[in-house]
Amino acid sequence: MKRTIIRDLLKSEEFDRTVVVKGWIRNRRGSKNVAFVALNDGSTINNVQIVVDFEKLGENIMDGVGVGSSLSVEGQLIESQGGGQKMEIVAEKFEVLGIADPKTYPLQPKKHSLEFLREIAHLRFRTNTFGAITRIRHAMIFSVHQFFNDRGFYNIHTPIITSSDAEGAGEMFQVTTLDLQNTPMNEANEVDYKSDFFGKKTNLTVSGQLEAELAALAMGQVYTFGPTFRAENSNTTRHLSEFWMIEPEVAFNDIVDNMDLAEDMLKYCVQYALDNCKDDLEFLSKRLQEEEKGKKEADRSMELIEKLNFVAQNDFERVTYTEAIRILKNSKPNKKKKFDYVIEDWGADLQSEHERYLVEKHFKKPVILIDYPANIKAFYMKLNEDGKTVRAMDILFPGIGEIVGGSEREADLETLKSKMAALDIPEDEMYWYLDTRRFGSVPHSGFGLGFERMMLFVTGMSNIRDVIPFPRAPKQAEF
RNA sequence: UCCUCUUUAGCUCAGUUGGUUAGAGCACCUGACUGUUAAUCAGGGUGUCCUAGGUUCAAGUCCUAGAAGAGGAGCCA
Repeated sequence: MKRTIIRDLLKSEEFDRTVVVKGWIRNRRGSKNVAFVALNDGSTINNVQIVVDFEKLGENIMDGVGVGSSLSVEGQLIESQGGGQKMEIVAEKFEVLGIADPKTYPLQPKKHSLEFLREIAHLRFRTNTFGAITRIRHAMIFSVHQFFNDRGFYNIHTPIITSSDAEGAGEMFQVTTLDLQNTPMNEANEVDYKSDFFGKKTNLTVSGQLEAELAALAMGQVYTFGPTFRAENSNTTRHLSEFWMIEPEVAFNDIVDNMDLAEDMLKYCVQYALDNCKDDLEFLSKRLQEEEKGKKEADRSMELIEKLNFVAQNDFERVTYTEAIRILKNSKPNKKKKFDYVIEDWGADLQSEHERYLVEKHFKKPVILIDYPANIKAFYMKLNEDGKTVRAMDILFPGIGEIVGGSEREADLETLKSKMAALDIPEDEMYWYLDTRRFGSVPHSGFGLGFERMMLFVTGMSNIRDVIPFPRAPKQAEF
């Protein structure tokens, strides 16, 4: 008989029929004659209760079969005789597929710390929390593709290995097949990359943007959704060395179109989670409230589902950098010098504390900041008519900070070339990028959205290492 | 990379001014119980007190160095 997925079974109203379920034991209770097993197969956060009658199946049938053991059970699906669940399966055939030795199996039916679970990331899928996160992560991936597909975007696979080191998005991981014990050197006593695999120095990508621009300037609307690698020594709750980034790039879009696209997309994905991940979100919401019980009421976060609804239904605040500086200069913490970095003049880079103030205290909603000073932003961003600001946009989310960074791109060849020259970016290595401005250049815009940062927001988790299955961070490449 | 904190049983944590045999809850083991809901009840402690030095009659506790983890900052998505 074919197994029924537990998610489908729990939706069923058809009782008094034989079913087969397979899964892992989450908990077991019972007495001398009967045991109750909570079985989970990953399809849903909910377990199905198996009733094991020892008289019928043999009194030793569950010896040593504890939490974590895997089962195949055939039996009658009936309305539950006890409270607490709608239905249960009275086991008729009970097969243990694999024992989990209770002496060494590290998971218990109780709360484990997230730090401990990070150390056993290979097993943490088996917890309610990580099961929920994993299902939501899938739904979010799916919603991203659906959003863009519905709007006629093409998904572009940009290269993971790149030779350009001009992207300026941080430290890179080098990719090489050279013998590090015996590195070949040239006459100038430099590493001889001519003998390396690609014949030149190569790295893992820090962004697919430049290549996405190439595609956008022919295909119109494109997006990438791939792994991204940054070799920064970042030890924070919102940085990973390996993360997934979504980078749409759209020909003919100006900065306002770009903001509209990013806001629509974030709202779409959040709404998708609300519509499709109800059970998991409810679990995570309860978990979060439980965790914050010890906090003062003022420090507690908004209830998760309420927070997601709020973001999905309300417009983001759109503010220029200049206006943000004005707000910050006049703010209480700035006047009372409560900020570590007091805002004095136009041109200052915004610190996390300033972004948090704007989002969490002043506007109390997601904020899109635009028109930053040119000198604190990347070379490819379009210069405004004022000659001193660029059409950059950062989207700041409560509790997370920057979730999106993007801009209208500089479409004018000469302006772009002079900015590259000022930053010592070699023109000849970037000829392919500049060619798009040489041949039929058009205004275009795009942004990068940190997928795991969106996951933090949607799940309400606070450490980015808990929303990716196998986190990569400095000194952390286990599993 | 910088600042702060933490590291004691499988897990979560307590351990007083340095003092004799290191504690609790859960898990686990043994037993009881005719249907449990984190089942309950009775009994059982399973330990490199992160590592290496040092101070002291005596160190889980104090000092130095290191490691790992957490939170914050920077870099950013």
